[in-house]
Amino acid sequence: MAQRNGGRGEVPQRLLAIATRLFAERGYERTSVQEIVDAAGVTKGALYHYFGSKDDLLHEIYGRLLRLQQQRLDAVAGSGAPVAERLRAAAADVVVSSIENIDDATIFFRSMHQLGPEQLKKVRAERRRYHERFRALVEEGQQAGIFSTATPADLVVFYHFGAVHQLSQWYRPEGPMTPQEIGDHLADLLMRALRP
Amino acid sequence: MAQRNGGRGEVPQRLLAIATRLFAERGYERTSVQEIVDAAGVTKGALYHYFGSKDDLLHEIYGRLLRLQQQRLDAVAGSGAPVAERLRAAAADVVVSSIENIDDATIFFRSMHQLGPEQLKKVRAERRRYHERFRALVEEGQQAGIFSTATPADLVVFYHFGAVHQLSQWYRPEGPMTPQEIGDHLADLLMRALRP
DNA sequence: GGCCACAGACTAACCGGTCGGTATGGATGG
DNA sequence: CCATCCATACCGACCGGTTAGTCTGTGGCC
Repeated sequence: MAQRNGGRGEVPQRLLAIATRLFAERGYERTSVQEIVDAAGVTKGALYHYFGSKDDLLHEIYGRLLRLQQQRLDAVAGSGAPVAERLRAAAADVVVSSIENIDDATIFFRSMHQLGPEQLKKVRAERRRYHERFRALVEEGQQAGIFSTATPADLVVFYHFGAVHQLSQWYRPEGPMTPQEIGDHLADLLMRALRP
Repeated sequence: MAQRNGGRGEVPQRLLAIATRLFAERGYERTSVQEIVDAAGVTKGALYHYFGSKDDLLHEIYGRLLRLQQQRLDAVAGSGAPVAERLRAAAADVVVSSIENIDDATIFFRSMHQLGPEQLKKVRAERRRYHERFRALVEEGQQAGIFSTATPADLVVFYHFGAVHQLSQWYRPEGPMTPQEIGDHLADLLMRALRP
């Protein structure tokens, strides 16, 4: 039976950290439970003591990233700043936080379709909430006449998130730009595209 | 032993078409060779008569999409039109052709990391050529003073391709827009972002 | 007769998950 | 202060099922 674990305990945390690294490196399906427990220096008994299934590990990783990004978006979008500033900050922040958790992000966008139906539903629902929160910013600016209405807000959001979701395909830590610089540039592209 | 097959013969073509559909629906790792041959109405003997391995199927699908898009980009980029028109056409075309071959595109961007090292290298090299061809258009416009130089051309290309690569995550054929309309909108966003 | 295009049974490896057992340490009670 | 007890944490052998890939056979066409 799966036990509650809120990140408590050293072993489950180590298992999760190692699983994250291995999933990001080799992919979910190509990483066996045996490899995870070997790398963590425990056995399968330990893993199944803390997690209900291999899918649970994935779900745990997803939850971590979703909670973090939703929280950061809430903070940025809820400030009293003008909408253009809020959108720019949110657009840059989602890039930075995706880079800072690049392993989580890699797994997320590569392996989401591996989840079971009910877990997939939950993840998609949370993802949609995030999308809608972001889209509301765009629409607010459009209605205020600050942003162009040439493109539907939905498409604008997909356009920006597309780049974010693909970050792990081309971002290299040893590259010349810092995460913040990349975030600023991509946010700048978005704001430029929205100029009336 | 793997035979040469350039799409010739009815059976190998059917196998490839069915494999494409199944890989797009359920993912590469979750689709067994047995399921493919069952759906095609043949047996494993036939599959391994034409293809060297399961990975070969993937590689074949990749090659098909890469060749098609490279060819279409060459046609668009090589016209004598002004650079802004060429870039807009290329940006819209890559969206349209990705939607028209949405199964190939889905598999491509979801399962690329499943390829063996040497095949991955080949695919990446072709992909880079495509990226560079596209980037050259952006740089040409920047040097001509038509496009903003605020953002490095590389980032601009990644930004646009990010959206393209994620198309399969949100594109629905039953949606209100035609592929061409979506392509026009996304190309428009790119061109707007590049205004000086 | 021989070769091409498959059939289909087979194998060896591996996989996620289970289960009975054990070590440890803190609480309890005498 | 010690004996008992029990929950928690973890071990590791094991299982049923699945997988990619192989190999021998065979029917039909040249």
